[in-house]
Amino acid sequence: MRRAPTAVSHVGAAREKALKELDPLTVTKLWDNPCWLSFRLNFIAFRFNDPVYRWIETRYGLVRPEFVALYAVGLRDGVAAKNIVASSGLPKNTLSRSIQRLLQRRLLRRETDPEDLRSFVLYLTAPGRAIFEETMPLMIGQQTAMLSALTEAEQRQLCELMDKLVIASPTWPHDLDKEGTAP
Amino acid sequence: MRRAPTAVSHVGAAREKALKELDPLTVTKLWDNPCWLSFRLNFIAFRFNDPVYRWIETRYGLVRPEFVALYAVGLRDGVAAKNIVASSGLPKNTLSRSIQRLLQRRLLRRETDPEDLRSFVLYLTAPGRAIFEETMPLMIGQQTAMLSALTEAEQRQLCELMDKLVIASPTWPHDLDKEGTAP
DNA sequence: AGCGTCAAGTTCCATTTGGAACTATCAAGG
DNA sequence: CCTTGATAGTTCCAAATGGAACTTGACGCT
Repeated sequence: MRRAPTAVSHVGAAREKALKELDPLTVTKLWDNPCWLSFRLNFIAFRFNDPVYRWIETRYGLVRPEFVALYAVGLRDGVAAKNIVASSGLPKNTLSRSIQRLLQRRLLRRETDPEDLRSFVLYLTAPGRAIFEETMPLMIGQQTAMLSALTEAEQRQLCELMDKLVIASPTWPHDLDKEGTAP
Repeated sequence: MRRAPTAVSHVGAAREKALKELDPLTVTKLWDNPCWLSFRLNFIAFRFNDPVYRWIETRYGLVRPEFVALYAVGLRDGVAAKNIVASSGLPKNTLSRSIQRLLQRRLLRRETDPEDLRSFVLYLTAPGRAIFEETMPLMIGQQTAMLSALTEAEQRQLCELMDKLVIASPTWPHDLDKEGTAP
């Protein structure tokens, strides 16, 4: 079995702690797994998502797809459901329901798009925005905690490397049967 | 609204393409979002997971938690369900059922652990290992495609930065109500 | 040994999910 | 204008999900 590139690196004492705290299988997945990228991405993302979404659910009674919708509108007033679908990867019926629920709870408001009568333009209400504003510092706090293991320079590096990946993403295979890329 | 550190960087033509291919809300989430880390992680992970799991499901009829279990045992023969639970974040009943199905399909085999009679030790059968071996190059292929936007040196950098994050992960908050870290 | 607490895996069942079909609208071409 | 094909959002319903209770075994402690 091939090893991840840094499997032999010596990062010292913190690594010892990590090896003790983490399940042995997790250690294997992280450091003795040819697909290190996928597993590390999922691992780090999970460590962000899980506490954040649990907190949001207990605090506001919003489940994940609901919060995804609320957060999206918070970032960019006037989006439509289709945008949230495209940007989140969630199925559109799930988001349809989530948006309905947010409308009922008056956290979201919508108007038919005059440009396209099939579509609705979404806005946050004041209480909706309040949740968005309250949640943001919490998420930033978690992000800061996670990044605090890196120096400022390393954080910038990481950001830039992920930037490059994201920019290249339209060329990645969407479908593993064909070799083709985007539609 | 604060911007991600590289929001003003000039990465040239590839960026133009990305901006056109991606939904405007996705662009906002990626480049005009204080929580850039979370969204980029989820974005890149999704671009890996989605094609891979779709292919595996259509090819082998294995749904995600089933493949998670099979892959885990493939990486490390002799693990127990509890390890897969701890390393994947999936609920234990979901994994229990997935393992049952893999046992029925004879992709997995198990023996009671002599060390702990509550627990079972899991192994791949020959057909199970065949799937594992067939799937691996596909996943590596996707990983390679995704990383091909980076130079060798950058790939190593990324790997090391993620390594540092992972090693620091035991110190991150698990629960956002308390400030405490691990149990 | 006997008892209380905890962990591994399973089962139960209400809730959520997501593929597919449906409605209404748009956009292009004859 | 009237097709034809695509798209935004909703609804339907079979299947997956996950919290909680349960079973069985482990590991104290006295």
